[in-house]
Amino acid sequence: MSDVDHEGPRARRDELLLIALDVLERDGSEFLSVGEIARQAGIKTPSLYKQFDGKADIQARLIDYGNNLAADAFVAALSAAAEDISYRDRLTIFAGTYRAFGLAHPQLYRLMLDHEVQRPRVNFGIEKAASDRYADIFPSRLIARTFWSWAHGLMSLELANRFPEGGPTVDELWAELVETVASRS
Amino acid sequence: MSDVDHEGPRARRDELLLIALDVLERDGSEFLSVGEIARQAGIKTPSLYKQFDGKADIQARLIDYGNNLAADAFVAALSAAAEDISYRDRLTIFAGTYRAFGLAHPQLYRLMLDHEVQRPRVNFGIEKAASDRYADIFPSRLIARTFWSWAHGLMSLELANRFPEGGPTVDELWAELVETVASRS
DNA sequence: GTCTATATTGTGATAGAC
DNA sequence: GTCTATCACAATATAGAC
Repeated sequence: MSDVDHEGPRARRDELLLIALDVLERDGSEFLSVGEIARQAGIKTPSLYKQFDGKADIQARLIDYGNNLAADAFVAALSAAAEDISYRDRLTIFAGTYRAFGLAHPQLYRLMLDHEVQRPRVNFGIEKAASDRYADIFPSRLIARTFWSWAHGLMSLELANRFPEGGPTVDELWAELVETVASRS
Repeated sequence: MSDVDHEGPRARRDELLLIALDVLERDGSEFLSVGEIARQAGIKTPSLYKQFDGKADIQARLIDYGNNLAADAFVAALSAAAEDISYRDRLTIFAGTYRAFGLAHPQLYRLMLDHEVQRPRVNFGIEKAASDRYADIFPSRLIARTFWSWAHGLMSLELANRFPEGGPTVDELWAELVETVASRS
């Protein structure tokens, strides 16, 4: 599903994309450059232009990859659970998966969500999982988007180290999200 | 309070800072450059280095300015209201002020909130208003941070145009935030 | 407070040989 | 798929004159 790790004519491009992801996570999207990706791959800069259309193309493919990765994680986590778990437990799993993804790939998460989107556009990845697939988990779009907004706020503030010492832990803040949404009529 | 528009030895620096803010809002933080600020100010790049320590200094002062601006907006909005308004009305005012600030200065808002923070550090501006000044508005830090996380999530998703057509409007999502927090025990 | 001049480094990108 | 060579340009920053 992630379009990477498949054999085929795109094998080299996928390798390079994973190297680009390493660079992104190490340096941050601000310092992601074609030259640094090439350096890390052990090749020269111009060689990358045979596999990608340029920097914007690399960024777009990283975002696509991240969206696929997140979507896979949601599917895997939910299908690993028992069929008859409660709504609250589903939300707990969903929230935990969301947070785990962000913590595992902080720079990719930022790249995916900070990037402004032009509509109309196909919904994808996190947005799709949290918004369009509301029928699977959430009773309404209002609740789906409420959940997503809140989760995204928690995630980005946590990644930016914005919660001061003292007061509730970040765990408690995520639990509050699940509790509140679960107990909403 | 905003440390700008005061007479004194910093007048020129404040002028240049406001020009930098224009450039930020026009081009986005990704393309904020010392050269472009100078160009817009009608001076040469090196002249800026007499007023600022470099690009990082300019960014830091923009963030400070934005925090002051937001804090002023919260104070003004709340003190303009009657003393005896309800908790819910206070939350409505607070949320409206938060959103209005983000919509009025989208790039500044992003610069202020996306930037990772190293602790320990003095709390300031939005963080202070939404977190440390909880005693003024919020009954607990848990609720203050809940409000802030949720508001920030709504704000950044709205600024990134992340809510697809169909489903609840953004107005309704903000109203849901106020309602939920107001009716929490 | 502004200028000219300069240094240094980096960027994204293309052409064409192997 | 990788290379060398090259381009065009922009970036941050400093020194020192006016």
